[in-house]
Amino acid sequence: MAKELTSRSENYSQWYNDLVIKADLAENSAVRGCMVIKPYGYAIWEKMQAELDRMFKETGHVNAYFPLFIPKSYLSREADHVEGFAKECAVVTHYRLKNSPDGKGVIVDPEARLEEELIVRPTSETIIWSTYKNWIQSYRDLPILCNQWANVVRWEMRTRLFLRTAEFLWQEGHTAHATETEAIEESRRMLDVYADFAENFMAVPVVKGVKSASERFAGALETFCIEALMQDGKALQAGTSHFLGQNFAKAFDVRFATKEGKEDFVWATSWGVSTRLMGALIMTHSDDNGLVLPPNLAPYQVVIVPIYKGDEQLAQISEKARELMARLKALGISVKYDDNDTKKPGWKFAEYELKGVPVRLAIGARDLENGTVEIARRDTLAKETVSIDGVENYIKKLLEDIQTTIYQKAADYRASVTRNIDSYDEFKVEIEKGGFLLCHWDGTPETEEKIKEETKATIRCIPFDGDHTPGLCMVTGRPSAQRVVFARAY
RNA sequence: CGGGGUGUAGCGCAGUCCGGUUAGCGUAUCUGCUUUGGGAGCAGAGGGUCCCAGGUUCGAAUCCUGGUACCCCGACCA
Repeated sequence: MAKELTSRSENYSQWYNDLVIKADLAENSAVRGCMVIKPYGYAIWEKMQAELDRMFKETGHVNAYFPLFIPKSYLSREADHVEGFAKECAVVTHYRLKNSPDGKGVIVDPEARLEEELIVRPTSETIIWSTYKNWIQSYRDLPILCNQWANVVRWEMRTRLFLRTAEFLWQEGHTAHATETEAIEESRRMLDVYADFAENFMAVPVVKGVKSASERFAGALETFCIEALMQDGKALQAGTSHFLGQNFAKAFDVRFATKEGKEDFVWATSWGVSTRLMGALIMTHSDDNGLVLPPNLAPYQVVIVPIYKGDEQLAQISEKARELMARLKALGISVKYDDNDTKKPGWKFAEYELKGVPVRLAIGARDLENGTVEIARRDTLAKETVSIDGVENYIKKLLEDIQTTIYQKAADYRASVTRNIDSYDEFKVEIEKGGFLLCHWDGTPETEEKIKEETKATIRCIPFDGDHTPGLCMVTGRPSAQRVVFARAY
């Protein structure tokens, strides 16, 4: 076995890491904490990008691009914001190198120190709001609904492929509005877009909600989020949408003339999802045989493997395969025909399972004779042999079925590990088992902190949906408006 | 920054304690033949500054000193 994976149940972290590398998604780079996204991994990311971009445009947004470097003084304009990011910033201090006096290599030219250091963006609120100041004078200039696809850098101490890397790819939407109501609506709308994408494209069920004050984005008034649950029972924040109030408008002095002829500060939102979604996708569906990709995001949905002896037979099979490919493509199904002669069929079967291709077709001599094709679905690994005539319609339905089946499987798992917990003693026992624990909380940061200290569990969100019955805090016994979602998180 | 560990072929490792043939195994690669419905078999081949520098010794992957890189656990992670 060339590419044996560790088992999921044995060591989940190692299984995840092995899988990312062996399925050719990504690898660690020579630069500490940075990641190389390999072509297959990038192809999945591109599918995600394409769908998200379409959804952003359908909700009235446009793309733009802002600078990688942020003057240090910009970052410090908003007090909470700089405090939140200061500890993980990469800083540019010089703009030139020169030959080393000892003749070995180059050194940073001490003469070339920048007057003001530049921060490599950890997020772009500050550079964008300094720009928006020039774009906005009147209510007629609003709203501004911009999105940017970019890379950002956060100098994390410890990193993990896709889940937390020093540099990552993402999109960040930054909008400016004339009223508070409109801005809140926008941030909620984009959260809905994220949830829609997660559930209908990634097949990852998510909980929508609002963050507690201590988990809130640095500089935001409210942070809305979608929280997913991984197969090892740990939570993963999959996307966030922030209502920024007038904080950044005030910090960058962005005022506008209202319809009523008065002057007011602009209301803002920002929202983002990153390559971390790749981690969510992998950790939600994959099994010990490798990736399981949802048909809606698979770089190719179907792979055809010929099984043959000799060139003549291959030619006959290839003809059948190409006919079938044309019919599949006509239905909008992406398909790869793997007639690579240097790998054996068994090797290809294992390889495409590792890579998560939703449907695999095999055509051999037997099928030529009987007019059939063998269909194997990745999610259940079930195989069946059916007539090749009209099989394209069957496959189209099968792909839809796989999409809903893997969503349902993930949703069932989540339901099985989500439970109400009412006593803190019970909580301490249950948190070790993983999953979402729905508990009453008195709403104070102190209680939240105590729970985090003692159990490593955090409030993932205060959910919008579900049970809103009031109760008593499991720790302090004080009143609680509704249950909140606790979990250990990535 | 604190604690622990590891640097030997593209990758994964053994050998180091107790110095001694030509440094070995798995896998990958290349060649040939046979194979092809679940990661093929056999035969052969190529591939090494044993992390770096210095020291001890007749002799160092192995012992000593210094350096360095990476990994894990913590601190950090809107």
